[in-house]
Amino acid sequence: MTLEPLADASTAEVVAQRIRDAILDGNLRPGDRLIEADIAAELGVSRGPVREGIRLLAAEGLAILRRNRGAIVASPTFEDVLEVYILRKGLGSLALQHAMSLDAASAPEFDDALVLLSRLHDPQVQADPLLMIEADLAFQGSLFDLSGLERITGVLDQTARDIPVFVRMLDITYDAVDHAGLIARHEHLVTALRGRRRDEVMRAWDDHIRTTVGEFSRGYPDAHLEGIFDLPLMHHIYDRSSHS
Amino acid sequence: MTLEPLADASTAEVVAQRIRDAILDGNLRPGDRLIEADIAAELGVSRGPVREGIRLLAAEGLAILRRNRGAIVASPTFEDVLEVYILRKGLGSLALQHAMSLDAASAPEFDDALVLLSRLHDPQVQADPLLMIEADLAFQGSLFDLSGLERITGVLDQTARDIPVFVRMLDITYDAVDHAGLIARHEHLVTALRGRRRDEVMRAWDDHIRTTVGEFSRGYPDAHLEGIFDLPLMHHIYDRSSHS
DNA sequence: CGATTGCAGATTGTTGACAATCTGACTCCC
DNA sequence: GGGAGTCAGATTGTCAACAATCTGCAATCG
Repeated sequence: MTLEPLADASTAEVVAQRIRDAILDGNLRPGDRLIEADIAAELGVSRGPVREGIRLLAAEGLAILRRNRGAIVASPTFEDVLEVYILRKGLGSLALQHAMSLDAASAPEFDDALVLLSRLHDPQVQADPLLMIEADLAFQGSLFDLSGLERITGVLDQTARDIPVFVRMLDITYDAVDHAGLIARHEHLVTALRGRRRDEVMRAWDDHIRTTVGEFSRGYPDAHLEGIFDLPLMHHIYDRSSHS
Repeated sequence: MTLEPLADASTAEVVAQRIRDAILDGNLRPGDRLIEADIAAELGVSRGPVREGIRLLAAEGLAILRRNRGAIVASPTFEDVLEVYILRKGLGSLALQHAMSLDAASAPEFDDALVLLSRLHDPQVQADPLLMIEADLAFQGSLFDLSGLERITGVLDQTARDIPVFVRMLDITYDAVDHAGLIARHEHLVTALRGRRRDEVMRAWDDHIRTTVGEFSRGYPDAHLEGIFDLPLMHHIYDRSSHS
């Protein structure tokens, strides 16, 4: 018998999620003030947990905190999105490399990734661009988890929470996304991981980042993309299959 | 008349720093419980700010939080230190690359870095290994700041706060460190940055990480270092001197 | 009339009290 | 003797009231 732990989120986390949802629904816009007392009254809790929840959002970069002057919803720019993707490209390649050196495709957790990948086929998911993004990021996260590098996956998780919100705030058009292409790229990544073909994995990851950023950039024709993602991936070597 | 802003840290931040100091002084050891009420009484504040301070430490990985069961001081392993350095190697190379593409050595902030570098010559700093580490990390941080990539420098800052504490917790011997060599490496890095010689900067950064990890590893002869830091740096390209 | 000062309202920061939860020991029963 | 049930103590989670701080506007002064 194996049961999931209740894993009931703390009140502060629920508050944070509600605020995130409000942003996703468009009820909260960049620059809006987050007044503890008002939010507390609306959610039917006291200011303590609300305060804590706002701090969580601030740590993610979704809220801006100014001492004694309260919090406001962040106003991300498209450059912020680019920075997040620079981060994901760099840390993602590290995590995938490390995962391969552990022969991650043989780990039982690899199945979790496959399950999450299959979710991308669900027509209901494909119908909603935000659901699609979240499913996509969840799949990628499950691959990173195979590395066992908790600090690095922690940072990646944070960026994954940010992306849907940023997409919403910046009105990035993600509707015309090529679902079939996305799934094909990810299946390619999985195959390459299984075969521990490092260069192929790195190329697939690079390809995915470039394609995604490219799709996001359509509505931002003046974005300076040149060169930013042309950094070579962190590949090669890292072999010697050590690591107890 | 120019006055420094009071820049008085929030109570929660002061609490967090006091706890960090207590760890550095050896008064708090890995696994010790962080009981809100006790700490509040000792510092003469109420539980609210203490709670907030402990959350800050937990976000850094210095404290472990368990729902309804309080926080304990983290018990980092040498592998955690290695992961932090993997992170710093990867993100540091990104930040330095980006800084160079902005011609950072011409920025007025470059002088701040030089001032921080000069602190490493101070005999008083050199006398205390922990001061030396902190001065070293502060200098590196000032270089990263030149990139203007706030998310990435934020993560780097977090690792910089962790390192002195980890060094203390793991009883890493940092006494026999080669001060002259460290300064020489950093001056080399500065010169290469001035000349915007990308490959040389990347090599210098790589060299610094390897040397530091090598020095740390002396007390951990069975650490699996092979291959981990042999990832190529994120160099090449990233040119085209674009970026507004 | 422009700049400074003082003030009222709004909001955050802090506090101490209360409620909910967890831990560990003890008892009881089979 | 081992396991379930019970309970007290310790500790965290939550709350509402109070204190400190900030903002913007109006009054004041030169």
